[in-house]
Amino acid sequence: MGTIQAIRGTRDILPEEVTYWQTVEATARQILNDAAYREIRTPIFEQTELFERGIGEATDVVGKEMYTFADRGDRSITLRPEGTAGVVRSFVERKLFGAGNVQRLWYTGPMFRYERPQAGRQRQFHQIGVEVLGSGDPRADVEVIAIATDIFRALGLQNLRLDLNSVGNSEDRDRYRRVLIDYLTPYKAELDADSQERLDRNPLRILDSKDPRTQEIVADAPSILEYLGDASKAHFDRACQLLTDLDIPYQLNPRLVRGLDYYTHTAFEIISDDLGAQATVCGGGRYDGLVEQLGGPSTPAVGWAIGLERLILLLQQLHDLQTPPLDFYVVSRGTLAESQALGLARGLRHNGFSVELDLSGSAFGKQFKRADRSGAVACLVLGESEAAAETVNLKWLATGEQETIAQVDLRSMASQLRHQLQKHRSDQSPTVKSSASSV
RNA sequence: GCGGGCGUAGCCAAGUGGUUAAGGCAGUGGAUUGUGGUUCCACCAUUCGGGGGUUCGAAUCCCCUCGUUCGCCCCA
Repeated sequence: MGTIQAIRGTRDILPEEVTYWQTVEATARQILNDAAYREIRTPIFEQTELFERGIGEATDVVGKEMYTFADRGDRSITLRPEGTAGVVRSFVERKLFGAGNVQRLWYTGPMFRYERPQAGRQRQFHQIGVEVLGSGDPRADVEVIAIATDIFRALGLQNLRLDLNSVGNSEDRDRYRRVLIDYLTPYKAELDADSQERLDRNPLRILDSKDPRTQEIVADAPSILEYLGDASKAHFDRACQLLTDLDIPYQLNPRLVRGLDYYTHTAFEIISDDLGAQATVCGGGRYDGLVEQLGGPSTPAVGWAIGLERLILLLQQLHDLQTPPLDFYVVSRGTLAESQALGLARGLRHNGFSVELDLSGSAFGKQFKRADRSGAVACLVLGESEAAAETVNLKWLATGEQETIAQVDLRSMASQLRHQLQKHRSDQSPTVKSSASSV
């Protein structure tokens, strides 16, 4: 094939779909603003070492999924596979930690992981995420979860569930790890191959294996929640209580393990059953050690990321969003009329109307056909006789009524036109869908 | 990285070895030389993702390759 195509695992978001993205972005921005989160924009590539140290050398993301290359100065560069490491790097480098200050940040943008594409998974994908840095209070965990659920609710998504777990601190995990190895070792021969490999290296991961026999074995395994230290347990219990107080339903999932090393204490996922195998739309948790790990002061933190492609997949199942309706379609014929039409369209736009100008130069019949399909409420007609008389014909497309207006009067009629448009729009057939903002 | 399905026009598609590659939607032109949504007519793939092979003959069979899709691993 001679034509150049988009790189595997990437795709174009075409105008029709962009409406969904804009809806999501506007909704999230509003909710985050109202909660005093401020946007941060960090580079989409960083030193490879940032991710190696931040996410963990042993993770799959670092081990086999990073887009890493040497730049012309022979520095090792990596396209960010997630957002938290860059935000924390910025927090440390730019010293955003004031004494006792809590930073509430959010970000959005593309992320890159070299994986085999499948439903809800691409090599370039987009996330929107939040990070609260500087608070170890369980209220921060719950605030962040509440914001995520508010975003989903504002978008009208309902069939979602919140899975919650605590992975404790490193002592808790070490203790539990030993218990788990003791429990699993007698079953070793029965575990799936991957899980056998992981028994020594990363036994917690075995908990969420999809292998049926492994699942049976794991079902009776001791729960990490029973091996949390007093402080970890108090933190988690408080977080659960606060969620209950806010009427945010959740289910404890002691087998929920997250794949990035930095997580501590609260871990959660928001999951949809309408997405196929890649069902997590939002994942996050606490990461109390990461800031220090990356050279900053010891700073507790909690955050999440929403996968926008997955979210939009769900939205598309729910709503039929269409581009905002057009006010006027301008039809013209003849040199003088065409130049007047260009100016008229511009003048109307300056008055706040949306106006599409027909550029085809084809016969009026064809231009009207296009006017019809454009979804415009009204049509402005400028032929040679109108041009000579400096008038314009205003035609209401639903009824076919036409009136002649002097071009000079068009501007002063703006508020009158607005009312008429409103009226005709409500008369129009119900094929005109609500605009994005009404979701 | 591993395993299965698929790949005919902008979109949905019929065709499963015999040659002009159905049909529908969209698009373009016309009936209607300045007035749309209906209708009617015409046009719209030297070619079946790409390359190679088998054959007198390939969209149809074989190989390679690219893409896509569903799953595994893992994650958003």
